[in-house]
Amino acid sequence: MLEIPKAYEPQAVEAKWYQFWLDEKCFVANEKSSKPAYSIVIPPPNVTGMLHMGHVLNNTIQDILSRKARMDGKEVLWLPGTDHAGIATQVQVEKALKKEEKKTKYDLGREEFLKRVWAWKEKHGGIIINQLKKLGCSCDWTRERFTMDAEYSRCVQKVFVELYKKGLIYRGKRMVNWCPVSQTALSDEEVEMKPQKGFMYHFKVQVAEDPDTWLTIATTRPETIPGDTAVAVNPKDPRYAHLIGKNIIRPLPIHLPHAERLIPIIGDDHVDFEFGTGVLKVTPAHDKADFEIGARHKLPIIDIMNSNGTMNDLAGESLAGLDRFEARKVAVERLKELEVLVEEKPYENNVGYSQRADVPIEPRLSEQWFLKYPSVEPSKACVLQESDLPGPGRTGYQPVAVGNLPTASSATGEPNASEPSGRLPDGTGKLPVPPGRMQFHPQRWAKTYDHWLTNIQDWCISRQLWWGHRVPVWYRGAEVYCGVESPEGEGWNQDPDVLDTWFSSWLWPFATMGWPEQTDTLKKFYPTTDLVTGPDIIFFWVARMIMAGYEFMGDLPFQNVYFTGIIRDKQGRKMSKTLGNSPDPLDLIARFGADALRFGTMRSAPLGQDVLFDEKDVELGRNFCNKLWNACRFRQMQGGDVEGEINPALLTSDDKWILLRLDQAISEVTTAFEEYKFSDATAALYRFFWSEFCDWYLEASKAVFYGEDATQKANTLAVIDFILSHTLRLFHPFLPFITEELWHGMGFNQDLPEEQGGKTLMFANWPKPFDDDFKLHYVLDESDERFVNEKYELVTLGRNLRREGNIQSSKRVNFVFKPASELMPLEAEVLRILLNSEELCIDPNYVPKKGTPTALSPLGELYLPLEGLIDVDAEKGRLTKEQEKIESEIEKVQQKLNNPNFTGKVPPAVLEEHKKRLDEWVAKLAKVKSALEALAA
RNA sequence: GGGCGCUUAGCUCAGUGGUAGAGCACCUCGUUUACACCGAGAUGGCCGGGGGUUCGAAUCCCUCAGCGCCCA
Repeated sequence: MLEIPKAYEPQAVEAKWYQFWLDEKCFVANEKSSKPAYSIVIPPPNVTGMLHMGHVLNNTIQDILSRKARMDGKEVLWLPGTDHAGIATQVQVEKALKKEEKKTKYDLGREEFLKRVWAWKEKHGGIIINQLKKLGCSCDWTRERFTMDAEYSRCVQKVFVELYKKGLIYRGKRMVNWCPVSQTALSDEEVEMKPQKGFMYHFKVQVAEDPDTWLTIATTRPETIPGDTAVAVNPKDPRYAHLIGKNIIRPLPIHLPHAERLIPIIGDDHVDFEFGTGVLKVTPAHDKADFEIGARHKLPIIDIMNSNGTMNDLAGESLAGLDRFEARKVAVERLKELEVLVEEKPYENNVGYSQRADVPIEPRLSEQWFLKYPSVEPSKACVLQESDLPGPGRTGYQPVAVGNLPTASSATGEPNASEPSGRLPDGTGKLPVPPGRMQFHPQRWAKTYDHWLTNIQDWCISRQLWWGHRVPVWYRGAEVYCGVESPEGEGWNQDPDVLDTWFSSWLWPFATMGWPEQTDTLKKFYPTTDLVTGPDIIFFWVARMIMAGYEFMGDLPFQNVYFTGIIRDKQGRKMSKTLGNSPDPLDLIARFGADALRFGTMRSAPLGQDVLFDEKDVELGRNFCNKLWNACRFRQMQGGDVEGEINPALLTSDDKWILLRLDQAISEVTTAFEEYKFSDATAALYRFFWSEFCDWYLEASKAVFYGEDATQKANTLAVIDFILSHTLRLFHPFLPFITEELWHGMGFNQDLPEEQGGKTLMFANWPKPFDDDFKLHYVLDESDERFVNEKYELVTLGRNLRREGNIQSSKRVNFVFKPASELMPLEAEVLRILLNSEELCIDPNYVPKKGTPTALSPLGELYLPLEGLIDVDAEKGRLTKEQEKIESEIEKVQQKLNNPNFTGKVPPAVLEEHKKRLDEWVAKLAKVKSALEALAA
């Protein structure tokens, strides 16, 4: 670090170190390692996707966990990859095809079209991977997987065949969610309910057997009237019960023979008296509930729609060929012409939308493949619920107290022989998740998960797409063959459908590790340790992975699931392309640096809360990096080599104070990691480094550096080097690039073993809180901490005097200090420098002139003599204000202490604390009073 | 309709029974030899409303209101 630029410039530094880590194979996991395993599988982004802020949040957390685990001495596998995103990718390629060649996929044919998709994947598939590298992600790229890789595809087929043979996969004609745009079935999870403004239409129908009786029916979908095959009423409904068994004349289509328009009035308990008019039109082909009613009453089914959402001939000539929404308008017109439309009122209801195409789905009867979920019970039981967790009066598993855990033997790379790898106390102090159980963070998602599993429905796994894993089933006449290999013999036709993308990604944690072979990787790294994902895919992915884990591996796929929040803009809106409120992370990295983006994001992302993203957060991250940079620059400018040895005899009170603050920061950050509270960790580090180390300690250290004592200087340098080398470690998971640069630049790597920080900070040991021996050796105790706190408080009071006296901070002044007890010369110099006082006169017998601004502290009294500028009234006002505040505090404490209920019931420690507080305030009051008296004299 | 979460300084949020906190913004002062991507200081809060438990409540309980998400 010969020439240090004044401001940190991240671009070149980041590129350099990422390449270094790759060249040195730092991210590559060794499945044969004897170190305890730590593993994460990436939630695979869409292969054709682009990095967005959600990815940044998610992957930064994974990288932080991975890097921390490496520093804890674990063998880390962060396994990356992408998924083939069936619909999304197919739609993208179709669009491009249309735009560039004015062709549809049918023009090309299935085989040729798939060639185009693969070509598209080759062209665009690497983009997001490169973007993750820019972010600093320490994935093992040698193990990158894609859900359409040949080996992965075999896993998918194998799983299908197994489940088919178990009878869990079946084919059936069912009511499914049909997307008329994508022209495929969707699973229930892919349907999003949205409130929709429309109309409730009331129309009347005539009872055929009783022409004077008309029934009024309420519907939001009059275009489906031609598909009605009954009207239903509740048999307990006195208004209509007597009509059950008669028929009504269906008004549409108009031009049908009378006989074909008659449909029965049926009684069904499920009809709600209250809803609409209490008369329900039943359209078994186009409504899930109606389909069930139809099934109960063996009603005919009239499908009046085409797969693309237009009406077919059965809808009648006035509707045929029209789009379903156009048909709705026309149907209303017809009803008006027939003079049967009674009412048309605005109405809002929830309509299911296709998550992909953002159009209302159409309930549609079609032949699809379904999966009856396997291993539901163990999957339910394995996730820790609130009631399983330790807490007052709880009887669940008892955690091992943090202090009782084995000390960090594994941090030195020593495997903990008595425990299965990565499962139990691992030296980080993390509360162990009991074997065979899994914990969600935040906990509350466990309930959502449980609720979904309790009400689980079969999964529609077939999709009418071309891009994806083809259903491994062949037909020949009435014969059906299901197998991984195509069947022998002639005349077989494979099922044209492909499988839901999630049917491949639910195998991700083990299919990426070489399953079904029992590979070393699988043995070493399965089950994985942590999964980091969004709660929006808890059903799509997390729950299904757990079931697949049990079914195919006989064990859960991960021990902890961390659910991130959702990234929103600063107004709280979801980020979306249409709103244009989604910043491009690559642009942010270019402008502020990847470290800045990571730090800013983590700082504003508390566990379990959505993140309101503001570019200011990234700016703050950049400023922080700059601060770190400049603190190191300050150290360099004091000269000298890296100082290893700290001499306890030469430690100043400030040295001891900052060491204790570091100890505190290490504890806080380590605890925050255990609780997955990354924003707490960044807050603690920010406070420690900026407010404590830079603002106080470094400024105080200038008293030493401006002095002449070379031995003392060397010792202070040693303390700074100790603090910085620890700080860089603590920051490394959050700020991998700048910390690595400074680690080498400062020479902290020099005396370390190659594999423990010598080569790269990535493998340096994670700092541990100081033990008693350490504290004893350096004589670190409360007395110095308290003294320094009082010293700094005195400085703040002194700076206050300057402000209140309207003295510009550049103007030289001379403070006078009247110490309560003897003060060492160095302490006086520290006071002088922190007060920015030209000279500091230490005088135990000082008698201030009347009206001299005074700051009162347990350490003594500080005066700011202002020749000729004394404003007695101003000083009086200031002291009076202070007196009032002190008196109100005294009253508050005294009130408590005078209450026998308080003194009688409160714990002794609290009582002591209150008494002490009272004493302190009383002492202060006395000083203020005497100062006021001196003023009056 | 059911479930979950949120409501604390102008903004974004910490704070699980014992003296209300941080960052940002705003205001004042300042280019002092690490940093203006900076430093020093100041202002700012009946902790959503009401009730209860307690010696003591932002914190626990009940209730009401508003906002958000998920599921029907």
